Amino acid sequence: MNLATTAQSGQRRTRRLASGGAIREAAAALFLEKGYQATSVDEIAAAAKVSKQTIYTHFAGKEALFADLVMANAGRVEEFIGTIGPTLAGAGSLESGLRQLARRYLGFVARPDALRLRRLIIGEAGRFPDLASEYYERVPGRAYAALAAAFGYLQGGGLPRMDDPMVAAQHFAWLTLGLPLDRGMFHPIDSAMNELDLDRLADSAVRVFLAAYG
Amino acid sequence: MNLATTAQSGQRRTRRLASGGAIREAAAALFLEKGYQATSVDEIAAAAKVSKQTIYTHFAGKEALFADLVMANAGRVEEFIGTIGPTLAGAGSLESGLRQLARRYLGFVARPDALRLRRLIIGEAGRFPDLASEYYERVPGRAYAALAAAFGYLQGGGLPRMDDPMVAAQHFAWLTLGLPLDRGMFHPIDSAMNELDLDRLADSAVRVFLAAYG
Amino acid sequence: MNLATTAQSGQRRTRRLASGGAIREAAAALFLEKGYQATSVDEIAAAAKVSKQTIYTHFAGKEALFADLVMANAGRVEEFIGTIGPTLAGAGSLESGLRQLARRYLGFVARPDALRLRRLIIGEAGRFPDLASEYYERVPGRAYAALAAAFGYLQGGGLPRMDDPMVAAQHFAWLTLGLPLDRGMFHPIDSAMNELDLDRLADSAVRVFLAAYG
Amino acid sequence: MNLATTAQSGQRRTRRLASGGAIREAAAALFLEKGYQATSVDEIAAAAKVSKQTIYTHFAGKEALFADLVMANAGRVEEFIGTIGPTLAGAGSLESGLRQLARRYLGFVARPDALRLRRLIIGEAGRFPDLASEYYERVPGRAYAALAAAFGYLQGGGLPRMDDPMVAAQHFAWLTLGLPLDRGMFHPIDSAMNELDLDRLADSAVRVFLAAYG
DNA sequence: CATGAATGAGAATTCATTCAT
DNA sequence: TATGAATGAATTCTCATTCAT
Repeated sequence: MNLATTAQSGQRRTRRLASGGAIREAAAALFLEKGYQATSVDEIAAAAKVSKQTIYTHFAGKEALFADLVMANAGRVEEFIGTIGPTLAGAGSLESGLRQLARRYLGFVARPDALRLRRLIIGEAGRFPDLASEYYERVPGRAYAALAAAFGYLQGGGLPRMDDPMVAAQHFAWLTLGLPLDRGMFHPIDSAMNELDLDRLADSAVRVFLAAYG
Repeated sequence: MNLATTAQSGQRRTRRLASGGAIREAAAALFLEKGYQATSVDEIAAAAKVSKQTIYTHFAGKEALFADLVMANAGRVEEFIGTIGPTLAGAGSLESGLRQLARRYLGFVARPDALRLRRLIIGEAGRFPDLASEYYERVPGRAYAALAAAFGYLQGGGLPRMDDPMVAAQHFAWLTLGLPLDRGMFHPIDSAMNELDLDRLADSAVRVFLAAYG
Repeated sequence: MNLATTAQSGQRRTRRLASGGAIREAAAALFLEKGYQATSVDEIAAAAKVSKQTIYTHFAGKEALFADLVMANAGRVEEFIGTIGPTLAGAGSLESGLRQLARRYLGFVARPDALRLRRLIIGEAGRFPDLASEYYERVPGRAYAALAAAFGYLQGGGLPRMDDPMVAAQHFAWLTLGLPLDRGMFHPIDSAMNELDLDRLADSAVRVFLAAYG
Repeated sequence: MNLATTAQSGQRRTRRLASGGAIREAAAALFLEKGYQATSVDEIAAAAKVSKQTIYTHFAGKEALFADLVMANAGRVEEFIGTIGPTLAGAGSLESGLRQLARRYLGFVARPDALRLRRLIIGEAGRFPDLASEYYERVPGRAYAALAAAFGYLQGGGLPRMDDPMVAAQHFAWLTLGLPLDRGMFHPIDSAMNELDLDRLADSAVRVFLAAYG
């Protein structure tokens, strides 16, 4: 919370400057590639082609740089959330809508960079507990809530009444994401993930979901 | 793979020595509490009440100490796997058997130490990719396989024929574990987990699973 | 000498500007509070509410700022020197005149800010040897000389002939100031000084001085 | 055991034991020469011919090194205190005893290294207030107390009854030390001090002291 | 005249590891 | 086997100062 706030104000203050962006990009790339602790401020400065001190004029420190990366990426969940309604509304059938939705969800969550970021945050959750839980609320938490809202909306129009749409949303999420997320956390090399057939995962998740809830 | 092998042989070599055990315990406690990088060999030596060099006599280095912790804990999955068959066989009904099974699964996976270890391995997966994937195969992978075997066995005796028992096992696993595992990764402070009602999680997971597969 | 000259010309050049004064005040307050090395130009800029570069427009650098503080305070010795003659002349007796003088001397030298400045100059004497010796000549040196002149003047009118009025002046000075100056140098927290009873110090110094010289 | 081995082990052993002392000596020399802040740990390591980390195994840090220097030198005041009684007792007359005492006092306090240490402590009193006041109590404070005790002892045997021997001791101290201490604080280059004739200072201090108290 | 951005050198401290005993 | 001493490289971060605007 603290760090997140710090990072955001720093972000706003300097967003216009080229070097601020270069630092952010360099830091993001290195953190995602090598991890937080294994990345030194010197490396970030070298990659961003600025001096070390310039980093410290733009950001409060290495921690703020990390918080900045996390919070900047947290915003991207909107890209997925925004498509939930249209995807379901625009599909020919409930089943096909859910399938598309599951596929998009997988596409958002199982992206190599998203998995790397997830590993990064989990790995540093001990050091940045507030940042980690804020990220949880902002990203997976918001996605569950948006799904639950959509499911609530669909009741009567295809989906039966649900006691707790949030539970249904989480079941949908985990039927869909469980395997790639689980594997992804333990397989830092992307090729290991590419072997997964995301379409089949989406299909079987929707089949089970509809069999239970449909 | 490499590290795991190294660690195991080191373990065997010195298993009988008291100081080896003290080092192992101290390292495990510190790694789980503070993380791998944040724990120094000095701290481990101090906690184990041995000199630093003694650590290097027993273990190849800090990495070996970490691999030792991971692999030692990997073995504990057998405790859960071994109860799958008896739990299902000894229950009055399929539903009650699955419910007990889900509860045990949750109890094994959502233990504070298990969550900590999981965060630890995920966070260091970039540094120890082989160790992380070996852990994945040995722990979650073996659990899925054991569940799939049990489900295959049950076909005809309660469960219908399944195209792919492994997929069913994973669905069962993720319906059950999804939420606490997801939350647990981002909430390093245990109290955040204690609020979850594991019994209700097990119940609703089994309800969905049986509605879909039963 | 060098620095002092630099500072003075810089002072004259910008005396009319408001920001120059704000910078000077901020620097003085911070130097006296935290010391020379522990005060950063950034802090001075922040306290003066100007940009760092503005400081460099007004002053040659941090050293000049320090020299400016020292030399500006050196001038304040005139406040004391100017009262020596009137104090002695206006008193009812030699003894009461010397007592008032001693009291004023203490009041001037044992002021918290004067002690702080003294510590500051002594602490940086290795870095600014010329500044320190110039300060010595301008402040304690001038005070001794003015006292010696006054004592010479008094010969025959209460004080007997003295071989060396300068030695008498220094004896008077150190009988009076010795203890608070010595303690003050080693006790940066003012409260430690407040316990001293300056009136009693003045009384006993004058008693000894007159017993020896009167 | 042959001679070569013995020599080698002896050499190593002394080298190891010496490192603590070498660090201490190097730090003392550099602190006294350049000041606390201007001396880097790197320089100390280089001067002591040890690695930087070795310093940190022997001392908690730069501050501890400074405190060590101060406290080690504080002990040297005993050399002076121990001679007070013998000096006064062994002299032919009170006047000659006090003159020798004043000369010794000056010799102890106005030593170049003692003046440097004094400047050092005063300059860092803001950063190390406790160290500075402890030094004050242990060194000047103990000297005053010892002088007061000696003066109290002399009452009736040359010195008349004194209301407060401590005040007399401080007067004696400051009549003697005032000038060189004052000048010494502002003149870091020793040559400036050498011009002072310590014998004449002692003589005139004792003359005034005896005229007032004798 | 004033500013925000940028710099390069250098600060103290910690690290995993090895050596001689 | 176990140890205390020692190491060299790397860490984050701060500093006084200057430049382009």
